[in-house]
Amino acid sequence: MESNLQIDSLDKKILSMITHNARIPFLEVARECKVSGAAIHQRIQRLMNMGVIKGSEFIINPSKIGYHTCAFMGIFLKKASLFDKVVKMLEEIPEVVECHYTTGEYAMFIKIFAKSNEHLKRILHDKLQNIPGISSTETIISLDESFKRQLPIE
Amino acid sequence: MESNLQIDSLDKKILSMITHNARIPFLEVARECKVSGAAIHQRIQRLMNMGVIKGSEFIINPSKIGYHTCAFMGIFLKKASLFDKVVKMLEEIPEVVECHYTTGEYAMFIKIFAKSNEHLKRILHDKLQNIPGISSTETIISLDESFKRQLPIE
DNA sequence: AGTGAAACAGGCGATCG
DNA sequence: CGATCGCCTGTTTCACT
Repeated sequence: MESNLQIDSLDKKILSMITHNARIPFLEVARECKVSGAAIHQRIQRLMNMGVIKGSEFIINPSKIGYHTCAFMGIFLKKASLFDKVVKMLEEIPEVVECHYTTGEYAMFIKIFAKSNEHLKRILHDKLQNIPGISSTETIISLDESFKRQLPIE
Repeated sequence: MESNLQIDSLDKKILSMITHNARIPFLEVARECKVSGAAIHQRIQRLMNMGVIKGSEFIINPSKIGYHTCAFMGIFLKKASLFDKVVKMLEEIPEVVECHYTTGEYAMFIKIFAKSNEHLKRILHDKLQNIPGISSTETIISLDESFKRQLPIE
C-alpha cells in the first residue's frame, strides 16, 4: 500500500530499538546511533507524521487481568456487502481485539478474548450471533499462545 | 491461569492510561490519579514484577515498512507431540509474529506477515512446508485489518 | 503503600552550520 | 538534516510515615 523509500538505515535502527521498549530514553538511542538526542527526537516525530509509527503501548498479560480464554473466529456473512455494518457492530464488543476482512474459508476473521470458556460462549450466543448479516461462525480456541512478537525491522 | 485479586482500582486506572500511550509521563498519570509521581512509579514497578505488564512497544504500521500481506495459517501436524519442535522452527521464521496451540479445525494457528503474496508463497513453500511434523496448512489471507486494539481494562 | 524533596537525567524547542 | 545549547519537565531514590 505504501512505499518505504523514505526510511533509511538510521530510521531502521531507531525503529528496531524503540519497538521492543517504548520507554527507552531517546538519549540512549542517540548514543547507540552516534547522533544527538535532538536528531532522534526529530526522526521519531517524522516517522509518526509519516504513519510509520502508529503509537505506543504497554503490553498487558490478559490472563493477569482475568481474561483466560483466547479464540479466533471465522465468520460467514449472508452477503459480502454487509461487511462494513458488521465491523461497526463488532467494534462495540470490547472483547473483540482484532478484525480482518479475509479470503479463504471465511469472509471475516476476528481475535477475541474472554474471561472463561463460559464467557466466550455467552459473547458468541448473546452478541455475535445476534448481529444481522452474520450467518454462522467457527471458533478456534487457543490453548496456549506460544509466542507473540513484532515484525523485525529489516 | 492467574488471579487478579491484587489489582485494585488505582492499578486499573494506571493501566488504562499507559496501555494507550506508553510514553505518557508518569507525573501526568499521577496528577490524573491524584497521587504522587513516586506512587505511580512504584505501582508500575509492582505490576511489572507481577507479570501483569509484559513490556512496552512502539506500534509500527507493517505496510509502511514493506510488509503488504498479512495472513493467518492453520497448521495440521503429523503427530500432536511434535508441537514443541514445530514451535521452535516457526520461531526461526521472523515473519511469523504469533503462534498458538489450538483446538478446533487445526492443531496450530499462526499469524504471518510477508512483503507480498509472492513472498508469502515462498515462505510457505520454502520454509513452512519443509518443517518436519507439519502435514499441511490452510491459509486465510487478510485483505484488510479493519481494527486492532488492546483489551480494555475493566 | 504513599509522600515530598532532592539529585539527576531526559525532552524538546530555538538557532546555527 | 544534524549539532549544540538551555530551560523545563520528568524520573528515581530515600527518609519518613
